[in-house]
Amino acid sequence: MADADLSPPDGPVRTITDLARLAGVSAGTVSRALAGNSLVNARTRERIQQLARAHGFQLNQMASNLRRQRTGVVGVAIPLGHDRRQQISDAFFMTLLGHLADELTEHGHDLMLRRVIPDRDEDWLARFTGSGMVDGLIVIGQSDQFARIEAAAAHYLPMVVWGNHQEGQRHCVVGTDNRLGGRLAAERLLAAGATKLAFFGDTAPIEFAARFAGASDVAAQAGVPIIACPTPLAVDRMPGEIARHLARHASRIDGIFAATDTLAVACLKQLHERGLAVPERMRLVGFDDLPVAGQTTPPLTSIRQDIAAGARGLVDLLLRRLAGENTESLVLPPELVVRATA
Amino acid sequence: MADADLSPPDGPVRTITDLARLAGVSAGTVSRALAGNSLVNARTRERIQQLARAHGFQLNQMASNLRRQRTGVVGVAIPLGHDRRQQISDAFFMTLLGHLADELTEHGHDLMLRRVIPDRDEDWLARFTGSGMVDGLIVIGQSDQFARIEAAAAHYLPMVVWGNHQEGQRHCVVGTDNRLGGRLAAERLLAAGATKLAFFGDTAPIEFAARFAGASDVAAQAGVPIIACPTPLAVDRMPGEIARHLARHASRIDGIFAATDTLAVACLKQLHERGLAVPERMRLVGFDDLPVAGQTTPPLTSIRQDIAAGARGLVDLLLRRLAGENTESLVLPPELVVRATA
DNA sequence: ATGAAAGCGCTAACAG
DNA sequence: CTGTTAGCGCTTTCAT
Repeated sequence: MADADLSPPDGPVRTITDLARLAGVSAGTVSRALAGNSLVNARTRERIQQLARAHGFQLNQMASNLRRQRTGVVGVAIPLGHDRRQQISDAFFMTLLGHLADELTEHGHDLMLRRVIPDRDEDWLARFTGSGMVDGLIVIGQSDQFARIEAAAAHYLPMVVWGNHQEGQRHCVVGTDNRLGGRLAAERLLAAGATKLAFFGDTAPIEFAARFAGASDVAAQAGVPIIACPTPLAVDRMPGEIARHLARHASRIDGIFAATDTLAVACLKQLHERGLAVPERMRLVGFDDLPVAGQTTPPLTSIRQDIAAGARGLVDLLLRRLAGENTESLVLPPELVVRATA
Repeated sequence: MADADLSPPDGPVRTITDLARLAGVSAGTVSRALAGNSLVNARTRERIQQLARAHGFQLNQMASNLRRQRTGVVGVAIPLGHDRRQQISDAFFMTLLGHLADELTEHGHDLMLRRVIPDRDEDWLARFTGSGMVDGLIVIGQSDQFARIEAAAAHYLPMVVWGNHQEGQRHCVVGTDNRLGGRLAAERLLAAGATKLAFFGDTAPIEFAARFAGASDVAAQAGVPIIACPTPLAVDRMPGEIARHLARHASRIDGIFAATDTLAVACLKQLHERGLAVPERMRLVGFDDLPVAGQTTPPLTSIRQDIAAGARGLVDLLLRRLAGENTESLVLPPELVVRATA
């Protein structure tokens, strides 16, 4: 009767119960053994883990998560506002995402990425936080969703947002001091000899608005004019818009503050084509200090955002919120990196 | 006795059962109503959906998934081989990821992103596919994991890989014909007057090896020398290595094929600094045709990979595999984009 | 058209 | 130290 199992076709071992039968113990014991629980006899634990490995057994996370009421997954939402397609392919956001993946992996969390189009889906936030699929949420970019995020923050603690900090806001945000960054940019342009400034970029997104505001502060203080040249981030439309602005305003400006390096690089090209020498005839400062900034000719002066530090901050704060702490926002200092364009 | 519910403090309605009690029906009915099941009376269905909306009710996906044995989530794994940190921040991979997110969202799937370090975790693949957390898997880049991926493909159907196609391989792959791309690059260099070639890039990754092989084919056929200059992709080490190679070989070459545009841009800068005119003294062709290619001075000639088409292909094939079909691989044609560097 | 009941695969008391 | 038991929140037969 007692037929020893020489382990011929045992059939696939998919569940913890299969494994239990094979090991001649109960499912509970297997669960404990696999979790490395010290309450289980060291030898049986080792035996079970051996068996699991031999059969390539993998715990069903779905079931485990449901039972334990936690998932080990952090949601990352990228809301796409007006500018749609652009944001996500923007080098800055992508780099931030890469660092986030690093950090979260490091802390044993998976990352569930979701692009959301707010005007098409009113409660993208509730859908994510209420799904039970994620323990917490990181939102990359406020886009035009400031109000909705504020509202969600009232009930939902484990959420951290990359973006701009507003006086008295409720949601926890990590981001660069954009206004200060704008100031640094304008100051540099003036120091490099500029006397008539222009800002290239969309001023609707709150981050860009702050950069423009900072530059305007400095310009006003110095009694220097600054004109806003609205420029989309979409790669295909960017060069045309820049060309148009330059055709109209080039004669009246000698210093450009570009809202992002991507824009600055495009400006550089247009300036070159129009024969406007940089920095002699036209000074140029970008924002972000992407890797490309060091590669252009001439190399681009830019305002550096420490993306890695930003990612670390986002994850650190989120983890603390997951632990119940009501954390403060984190504002990172921008840094002027002087190269050759201003 | 029959106290009507004027809905005072009903307490939070978190589960389908809460909702059922509120609606005065059974949980089963609520489940059907929320699923839009036509078997439920149209009026009660509407009433329940109303109630759900009013209370901001969200279905617990975890439980739903467990029961239905599907998740609506597609895993995306990025294996980091030797070059570690680099791959993920590489503009090409990031762009591909962005398009993937687009496509998957479009088809109603979420995306679970996981960076894996194969040498640190032997069964990263099994851990992902067996977790029950994802319905299928997209692997971005074969890195040095060709064998492991082949092995997994034997048991696991719903997996598609971005990378290079090998004769007779088992796993389903989507990627550019790198060898052909290499050929196009070399042919262009020769057509532009080059007579002594160099390849800049790491030849260990299988994709790059194929690019080099293609270029070598052409060089051999034309009786022209080509030397391999191993160059890491890491941003910090790249310029130094390029400078070293140029110092050693610049006099003996007049055409460079760079394995990626990122590398090509760095080359351009180094060439400029050494006073080597492009394309007069040195022709240069990149690979990928990233947005930056159009922005350099002079604009970069490059071999275009259609990233959006690649993402569409990956998702399309994966969906068909999820439906049980055993799909063929998809090889995309590269395209020479002539600008000014060759 | 709806309710009752069984269970997806796992974990965590609670007993022994 | 280990087995038994009761669910996590949902979906889906099977009855009615």
